[in-house]
Amino acid sequence: MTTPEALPTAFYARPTLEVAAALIGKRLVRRERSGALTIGRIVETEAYLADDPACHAFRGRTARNAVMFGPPGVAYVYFIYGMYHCLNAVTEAEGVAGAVLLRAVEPEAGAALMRRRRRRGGARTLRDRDLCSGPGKLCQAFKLDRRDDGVSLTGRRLWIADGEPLPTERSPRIGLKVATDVEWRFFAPGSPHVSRG
DNA sequence: ACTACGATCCAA
DNA sequence: TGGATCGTAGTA
Repeated sequence: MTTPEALPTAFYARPTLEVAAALIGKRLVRRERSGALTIGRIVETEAYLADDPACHAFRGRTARNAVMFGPPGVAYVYFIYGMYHCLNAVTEAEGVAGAVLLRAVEPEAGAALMRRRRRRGGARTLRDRDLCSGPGKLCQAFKLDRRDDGVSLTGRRLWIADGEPLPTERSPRIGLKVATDVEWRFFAPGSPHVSRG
């Protein structure tokens, strides 16, 4: 089976809001050393900017957020709530903090494998649309954790490939207590795979 | 050293 | 709606 080709680094070396919108419809691809493949169509993203109080990099560089200040086209993966991980794509020029949180994808390949990983992660009842409909769920389904922090998104294990554009709408971001006024969440309206309609 | 909390998820 | 669960960051 031929696998879709990675988007170039230049795709990410742009304003974060542009990248967040452009990622809707693209494909997240994960290939294990074993050859196991999981692919999902991106249906929900959020932008996090350097001068944004909700952004991990807002108060400057730390050990956790260091990757956000590095070159674009790299995965920023962090641990949250003592149990989950979240995957971001680093944006902007090197030295400028910025990232796009991948909040939800629609499974396209490897759904059975995703289901096993999600069960291992604690999920009991699992509908198809619950496999990757949230940032923590997505990381379970794609087996992503802090080992993937700083890994290239144009590599041979993990990458984002092109995809047909999808109708896109925007809304305030989810789960925040600050900066709730800006609409920096992008999603494919009507998709059953988004974390919220 | 101590403390509070978070870009979440699940079951009730 | 509340509990799980712990690394991170801010404060002392």
